[in-house]
Amino acid sequence: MLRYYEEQSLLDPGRSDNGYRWYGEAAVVRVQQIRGLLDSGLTTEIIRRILPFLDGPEVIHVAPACVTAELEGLLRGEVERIQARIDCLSRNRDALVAYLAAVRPESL
Amino acid sequence: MLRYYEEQSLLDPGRSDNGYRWYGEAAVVRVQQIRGLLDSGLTTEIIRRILPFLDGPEVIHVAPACVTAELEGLLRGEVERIQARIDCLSRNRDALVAYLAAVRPESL
DNA sequence: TTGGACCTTCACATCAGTGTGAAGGCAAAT
DNA sequence: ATTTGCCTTCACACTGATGTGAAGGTCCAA
Repeated sequence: MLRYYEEQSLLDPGRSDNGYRWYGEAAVVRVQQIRGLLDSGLTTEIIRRILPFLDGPEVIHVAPACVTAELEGLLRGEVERIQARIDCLSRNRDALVAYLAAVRPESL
Repeated sequence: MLRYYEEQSLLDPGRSDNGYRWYGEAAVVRVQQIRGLLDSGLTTEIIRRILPFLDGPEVIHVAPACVTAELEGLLRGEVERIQARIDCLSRNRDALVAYLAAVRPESL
């Protein structure tokens, strides 16, 4: 799995002299993030594209100057798709908890 | 795709005399729901299991009496997994919009 | 009544993400 | 020095969701 993420340019663990990969603490966090997004329906291709922008505005990995209008559009489009997923999941979660509450009112 | 959903017991379109499938208006809504959930990382197996409980508490498809503790546990577990996805997606959406706002403050 | 446009089933192919196992290198312990 | 264990690469297999295409049935319109 880690090799696959690396092949997909989602990860870039350093190498020791002997050729062994080196995963730092940041890689662990990154892998958790990747797995969460994959499990939420994003593809590695999309993740690769938005990954440089996912660490919050305080840590800007890509110079604002080189953010083309096209890239910005891609980003906004992806935000929309993510929002659509959130809406879908929220709706269905609500239905589920409502059902549970209706069927077993005592256990809140 | 529709045949696959049917094979997975997510859909049960009626048949005309000639054997043709019949998709009503409800099927359209159901397919949208299924596609949304699939796109959000649920599997057909999970969807099949929770589908009878997804239509809100006002339309109860399964008698409360036959909701075993085990089933209830499954449902609650699935709610948790869905919530985890929502959290993950929300986090990353926030990071994305924060980045966009930081890089292009004029376009709100 | 013969096309054409749809439907059926069935069998495969595809793609993404993941797992597995062989063949061999490196390193620390026995 | 040899064993043990983890690492490397490479190749292959698997699963889930989807697409495709053949072989044939049904219906409607020219």
